Amino acid sequence: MNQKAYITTPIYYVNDVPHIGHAYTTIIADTMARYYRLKGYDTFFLTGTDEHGQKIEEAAISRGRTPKEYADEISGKFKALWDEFEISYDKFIRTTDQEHKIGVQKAFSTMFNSGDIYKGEYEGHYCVSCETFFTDTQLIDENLCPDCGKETRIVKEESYFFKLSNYQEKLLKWYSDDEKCVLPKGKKSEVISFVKQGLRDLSITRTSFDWGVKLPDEINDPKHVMYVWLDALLNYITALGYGNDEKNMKYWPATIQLVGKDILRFHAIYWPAFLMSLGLPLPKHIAAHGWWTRNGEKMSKSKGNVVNPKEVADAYGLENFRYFMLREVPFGQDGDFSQKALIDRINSDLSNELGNLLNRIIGMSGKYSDFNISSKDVFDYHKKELTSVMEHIRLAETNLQDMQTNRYLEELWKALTIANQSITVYEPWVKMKEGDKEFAFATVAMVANILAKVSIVLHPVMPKTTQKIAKTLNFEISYDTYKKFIEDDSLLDDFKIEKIPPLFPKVEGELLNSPTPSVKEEIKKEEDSLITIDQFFQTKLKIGTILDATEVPKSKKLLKLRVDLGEEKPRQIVAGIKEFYSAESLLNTQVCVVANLKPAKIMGLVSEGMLLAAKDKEGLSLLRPQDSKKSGSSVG
RNA sequence: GGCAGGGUAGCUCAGCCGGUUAGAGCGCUGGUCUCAUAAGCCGGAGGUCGGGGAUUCGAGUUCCCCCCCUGCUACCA
Repeated sequence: MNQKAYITTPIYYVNDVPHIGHAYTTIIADTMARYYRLKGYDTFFLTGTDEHGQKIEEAAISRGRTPKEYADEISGKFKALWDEFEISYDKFIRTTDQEHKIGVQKAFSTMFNSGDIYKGEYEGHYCVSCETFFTDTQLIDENLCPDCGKETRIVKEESYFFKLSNYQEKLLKWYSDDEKCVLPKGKKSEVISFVKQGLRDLSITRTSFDWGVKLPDEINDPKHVMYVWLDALLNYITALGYGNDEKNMKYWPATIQLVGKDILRFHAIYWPAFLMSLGLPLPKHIAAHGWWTRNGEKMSKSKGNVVNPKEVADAYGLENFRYFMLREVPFGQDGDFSQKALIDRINSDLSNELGNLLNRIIGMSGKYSDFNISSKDVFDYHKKELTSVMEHIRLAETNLQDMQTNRYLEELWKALTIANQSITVYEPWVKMKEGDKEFAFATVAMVANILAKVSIVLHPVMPKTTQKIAKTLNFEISYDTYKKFIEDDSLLDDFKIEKIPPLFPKVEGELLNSPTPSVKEEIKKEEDSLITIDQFFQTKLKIGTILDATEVPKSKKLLKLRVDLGEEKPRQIVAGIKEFYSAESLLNTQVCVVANLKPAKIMGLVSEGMLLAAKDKEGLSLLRPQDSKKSGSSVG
């Protein structure tokens, strides 16, 4: 087989443990990899972890660990989960791997030598005490630091730059020449419009921290480490041996590079630009998927509603969970996880329509023919049904190749519906009574053949379950049987069906404790986050009287307020409350203000404080004293 | 503010170049078979197709205006 496929997931940043989003990306990628293997492609499937950068360095230090120790731990968690999920990766790359670092340096040299990298100066407003650069628009009153309010100065820091600006036209050409280079379409348009606005050269090295890949020796500039994104993106080729033993570079260019929608820009703009600079071909598809919400709400650690993929898989079955994620959501869209939806899918799609179908033919063949099934008359009696089934299967495959996993599964289930319908329409039990055994046997055999074909094409999603179905039908799923039953559309050889217990037992009720699987952890965190009274009083709260309120032009949410806090002059506070309060209604009313907040610049206006307010689904309410208090009264 | 994509049955959505009674799945509901995991199958109810205007013999489908949602982007104070 000459055809090759290369599937990648992003390498996951080790600042967080695996959650459902990681699992989703990885499972889609795994499904695609398994699909290409099934079709006989020489397939390489890559995943791994991204371990460099300032954030990791800091996280490690705060835990009293070295960055490497810390990265080892989290990286290990990812790998362990994927192993437990039986993810069929061919390589698990870590950006701390020696080969990776060598490959990155090699790539840097190549880009440097081709003139795409130059040393320059990053010039900006620098706050010495915060050790941070700010852009013009972040600054307060022209030159004050938005974090600490101190004066900033203009400082130049050395940096190497990548001439991204040179690639603007080439990128646009790629987008327009290759229709499916970025999926889904909607996301592609966003990328194009971003590029059309103009690309700036990219600062690709840092001198402010250490935890990263050093520049190549010949450049001899040890202060610099590479910016994490350059380092990270190159993993897709260093994993194939780029810059080292390049025998696996035969897999390049990638067939599908899966990413979450948040990191699409890096993959659809920077990454192809780097590749062009390296003189390498561009990936066939960059595919961005959406997020998972939980019962309609965004998942977040603070809400404690993060779905732990392992707990779900343990409770409901790994392959059921895989089916659910791929079936429930159109690719690219956000999806909602709820136990109800998952249970519905399992009971309705899997138990009733798939599992039960197998049981139906086990039952009939047992009663009518001592479990013997023969395809010999199937074409004579049921050509029409089989033709229709094959149409659905072909469509299913097309959808899968376009990453439309939900439509792919929908089409397969249409084939199952044909099988279920046929049984009621042709009523084999009636045919048996009438003595038309041949017809009855043919109907049972047709259904067996439909099950065989569907289980093969479903195999990438549910590897083990479909293999069990295949076994009862006396074959094994492989490239050979894919070719025989799908490509060549042959029928099953005569066989004796093997009786097995139901594949998908019904789920009677929720198997995970509400409200969330990780609730215990959250409670612990809350305890950890208790503060002392002294800490509380670090926040100075005061009662203020609103002297003046005006709408901020061109802003949906902002009102500009002048608030008397009993100080020499009133404060200017910009608050996002326009949707809930009109400017007039606020005049001369009192509010509770955080008085010692660092000033911030919001839409070009300095805001010297924050109003306290409570917000829920109904809207937002300002916190106010019950009776009028003197401006500047303290709250506590 | 700019750009893009949306607003169609209770829910999730499909409806291509304008053309007979607007579709699917889920949910709800009535019926029915018995091979099967009380599964399957058949039928039914349910829609001012965001609002208004225009073009047309005819518009969910084209054009204009407005409202609302989502995403990207911006700060032009």
